[in-house]
Amino acid sequence: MPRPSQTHEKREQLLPLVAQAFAELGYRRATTAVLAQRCEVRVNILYRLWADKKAMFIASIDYVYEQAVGIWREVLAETDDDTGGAERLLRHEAEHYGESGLHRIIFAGLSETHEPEIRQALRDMYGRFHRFIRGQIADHRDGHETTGLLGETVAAWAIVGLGNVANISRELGLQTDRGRKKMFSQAGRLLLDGRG
Amino acid sequence: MPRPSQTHEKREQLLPLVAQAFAELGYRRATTAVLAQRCEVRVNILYRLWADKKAMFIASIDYVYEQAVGIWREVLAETDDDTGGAERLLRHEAEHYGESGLHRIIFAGLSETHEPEIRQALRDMYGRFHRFIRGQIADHRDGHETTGLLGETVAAWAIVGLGNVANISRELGLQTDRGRKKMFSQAGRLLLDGRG
DNA sequence: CGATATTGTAAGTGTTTGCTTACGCCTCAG
DNA sequence: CTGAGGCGTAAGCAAACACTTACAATATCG
Repeated sequence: MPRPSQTHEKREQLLPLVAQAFAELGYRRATTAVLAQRCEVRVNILYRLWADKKAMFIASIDYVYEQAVGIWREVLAETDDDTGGAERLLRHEAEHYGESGLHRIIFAGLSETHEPEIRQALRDMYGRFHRFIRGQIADHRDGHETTGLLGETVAAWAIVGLGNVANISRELGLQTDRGRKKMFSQAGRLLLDGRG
Repeated sequence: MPRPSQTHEKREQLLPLVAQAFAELGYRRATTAVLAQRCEVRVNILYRLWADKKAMFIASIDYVYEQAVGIWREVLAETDDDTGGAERLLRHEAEHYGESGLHRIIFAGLSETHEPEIRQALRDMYGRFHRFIRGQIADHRDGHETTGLLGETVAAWAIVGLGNVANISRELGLQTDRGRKKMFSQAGRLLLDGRG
């Protein structure tokens, strides 16, 4: 009998490194050679774990999203009677924005590939992302007066937009860290419950 | 004496086609071969007009931005006593969002290249973009009560964010046209003057 | 005309990149 | 032990790409 395959474990071991490379470099610049180098293996080993580069990227999309959501759930789990979960999330993003690499991978997938499968993966992930935020807004508003407020769906999209612009401005150095924090907290608050 | 060079005219003639190709396809997919084909010339003719592909892209960034601003100025120039300029702009974008290709070219430049010169061009352009919107917000609020409203800088970034998310959702088919229109008008209005 | 620079056409070059093949070593159940 | 499969290493292929070179045709203006 042959030795048992460790494909699954190896995949789990290398995926964080692969995802990190895609988030940092984008799709094209993360060449298979670079991916392999970062994983400290040879290219063809990656090809034994995934069918092609496209599959590596799709796995990375899911991985990065799950990582981000994991952190958000931790923030939500912190017991804090003063501030609600949604507010804590906003504050957390204002401080740690961009660290997950989520938006970088979205941008890369959107503009560097036109592969139907990648677009579908992005669509799915973005849908979950939006649903998560909308759920937080709903929880936040639960029991409060909501007349005159933005609909939850609209508010969730607008908050995702804040994240996008924060990402771009960070990458280009358009805002100071202070400015970006201010934008997140003030505009986020306004969208969340109508208070400037 | 030789015949006079028509380089300048030719550049102006081909730039719209080149920019259109970059906006549609992104940076890499708009290969020099494709660009030439769309211009109905041979590749090396493009290289007589611009030093390299990078220069073609930078010229396209400026061109697309100028085109977009030109349209916005037309919208602003329409005499309409009922609604202010900023409101008309928001409504216009809600209807015609994405047609200019501005955001597509920004995304392409951001995630497909790491060239310092391209990033600088994007930085400059984004700065002008933000300044333009901030100016419109200032005009809109001029003479009105502004206590309790978002600062102009923050509001302008948040509105740019609306544009970003509208672009992504359009590209992935995440929102209906109706939903996107609603998002633009409602969230835009809220950011503009605090009214839901 | 005629000298001269511009324009159009065509073929090619060197590099990068995704992906494959070939092959020998190692591991572990029977 | 043994041998069937997993594993690591290395070399290389075909395609795509940005960019170049060579050259003939053409238009301008003294």
